[in-house]
Amino acid sequence: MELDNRKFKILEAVIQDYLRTGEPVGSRTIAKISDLSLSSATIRNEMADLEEMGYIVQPHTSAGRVPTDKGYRLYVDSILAQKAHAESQRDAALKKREKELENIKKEYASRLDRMEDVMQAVARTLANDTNYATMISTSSGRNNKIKFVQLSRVEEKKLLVVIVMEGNIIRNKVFRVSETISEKNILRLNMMLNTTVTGLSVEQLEEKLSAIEAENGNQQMLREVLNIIFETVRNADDVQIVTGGTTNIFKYPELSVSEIARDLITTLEDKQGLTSFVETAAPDSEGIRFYIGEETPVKSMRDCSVVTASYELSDGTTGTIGIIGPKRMDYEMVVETLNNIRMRLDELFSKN
Amino acid sequence: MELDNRKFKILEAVIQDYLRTGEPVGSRTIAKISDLSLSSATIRNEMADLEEMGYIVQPHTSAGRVPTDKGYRLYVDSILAQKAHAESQRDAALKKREKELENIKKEYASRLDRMEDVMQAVARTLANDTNYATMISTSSGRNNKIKFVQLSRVEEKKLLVVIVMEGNIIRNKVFRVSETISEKNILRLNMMLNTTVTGLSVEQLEEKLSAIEAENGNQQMLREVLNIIFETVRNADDVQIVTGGTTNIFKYPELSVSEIARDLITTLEDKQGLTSFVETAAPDSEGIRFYIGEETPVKSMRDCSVVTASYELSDGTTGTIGIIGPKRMDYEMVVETLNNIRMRLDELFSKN
DNA sequence: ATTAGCACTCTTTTTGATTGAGTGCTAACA
DNA sequence: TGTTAGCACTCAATCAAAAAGAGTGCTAAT
Repeated sequence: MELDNRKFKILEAVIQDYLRTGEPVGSRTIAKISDLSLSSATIRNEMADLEEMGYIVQPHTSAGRVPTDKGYRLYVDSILAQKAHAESQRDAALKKREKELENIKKEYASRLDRMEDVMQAVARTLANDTNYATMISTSSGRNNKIKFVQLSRVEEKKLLVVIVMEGNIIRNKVFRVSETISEKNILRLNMMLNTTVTGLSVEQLEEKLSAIEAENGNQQMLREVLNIIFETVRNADDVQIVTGGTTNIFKYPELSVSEIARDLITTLEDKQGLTSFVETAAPDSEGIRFYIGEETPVKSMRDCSVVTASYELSDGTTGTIGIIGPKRMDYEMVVETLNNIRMRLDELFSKN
Repeated sequence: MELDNRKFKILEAVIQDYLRTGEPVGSRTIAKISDLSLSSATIRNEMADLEEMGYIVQPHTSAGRVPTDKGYRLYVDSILAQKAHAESQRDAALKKREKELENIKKEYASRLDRMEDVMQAVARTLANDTNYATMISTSSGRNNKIKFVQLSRVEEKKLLVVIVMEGNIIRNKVFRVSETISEKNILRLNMMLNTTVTGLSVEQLEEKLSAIEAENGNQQMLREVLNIIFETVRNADDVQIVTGGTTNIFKYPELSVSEIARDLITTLEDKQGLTSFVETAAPDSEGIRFYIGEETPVKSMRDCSVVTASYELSDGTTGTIGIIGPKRMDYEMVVETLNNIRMRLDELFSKN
């Protein structure tokens, strides 16, 4: 059977109404709301076909129809195709986004020393605006380079190492050394470090590590320090994930079921499972990916849809922004919001 | 009316059974489980009295009895009194706590550069062991002193300031300055900073701020730097709150009601409202406080009990550990756990 | 090809009856 | 005087049957 234009319009009407209400939608409703001027009976016939084709289902014999994952998928793809050569509505939404960014900037300005806090703020604002749960991951990327290293003594046998990476990501650590070390030696170490280590990425550092040690004899101190630096840099490289608005899921009855909500919030809370959204690089449509229902890699999200966008900041930081909501989420709005956020995020950071 | 020993025993039995089952408990049950060898009829009479006194209520005419906040309160107080001069069971629980600490230590060792992460780990472990939601607040205290300041140049017009406070709390910030600054000047500034600023607390710093500026003429650069330092230090001083195991509340049906759960998780998520537990200093019984039902300062926790303990680490950090659960939580276990954690926490940190 | 009409299905809501847990009270008892 | 057995009573919870309502599929007419 073929999906002609009329069928598609009916499918679209079903989905849109379902997005709004969350209730199964019947033929009479479609007859009324759509501009097809067909009777409910005709619609019924078409709907029977659509069901046969797998785009919609009845929860039970005498209920309206509900879109399947396949149905959503078709709908989402069509939106994307449409977006591709119609750059419409942009202006309408622009002002709103402008304000969003304004808010973020304000929060951001207050404590821009901690990347994580900024992400947190963005995640919250985003959650607030969309009414869905959000996640943002950041990773500085494995090829992020060391820009600057500074060693100082804070106590008799305790040293502080501060490492600045490209993009001004800062890591530091206080650590204990086995023997007292003179100010002069610290100076020497600093010189030495900044000539050998600067400009190296984590991987390069690892490679060079033994070479450097060999070159400088078996200096106990140097080895200790280098190891600490390596550890610290490698940690900085971790993928960090923050979430926002997790309780938004209670706004959708189909997700408020105690068991579903629990699992969902649990995965959002410990963030572990969310990495699967980050791993899969996004080569397709402008980096925006859709996971509808069973398509999500996380089992607690079977009843959800997840939309992710990847971003790359001018400082080399890359990451993923994700929006988690019910399958009947407002895909158009989400895509638009994501696109905007992504574009402006870079702007926001480069300005600093 | 007077609360004689028998009445108290019955009340205790009611509460204990209710803690276990979460269901209203009737006179027959008490007759069976208690060792009073009284008939249900007698128990009934006593229970009528207890109800009159306000310790228990019937949810409806023909249901068993449920403890009131007042009833819980009496019970909790009696446990504490009992604890005071019986140091029993300790050994039994000791091993378990030992292991808890072991776990935390392990997590802790891996990335001890970030206090917040440690707290997070502790909160999670605690939540895991108790099956309740947990919160931990840290604040370095307003009298925490600056130990060490280090300024360095990372780009043409960007400076990095690293501040180490007592207890090796480190803050740093990269900031842009209006004019290029020579290496020599940075050196000078560093000298200057470490002689004037070291040893000051946030409050003292604020006081001295203008004095220092006046003394050094209207050096644009100095003023900028000092302000940044002040801002950064003040931020470091913020109360930080982490939570753990928020989804544990789903383990208790009376809290799983969608509306209650939503409100609860929301407050736990944005942490803002939790500060009220920190503010009220805890002068009484070893610093452990109980908030039963309506007693909690947070309205979303009306159906919960909250138990908090305050702690103070050897490095001056103070804070509050809180456990949030249903009113029928296992108060004895919680008290014990809190006491243990508190004692060991200090040990854990001073060892580092 | 479209539509009106109708029988049919299945969920949801309503209603009423039944059950069962638990109480309060009274009267008997030690 | 304190304790207990017994009984009538209350009320939530459970269940079944009935009614209502939404929506469908099919047939026959347009």
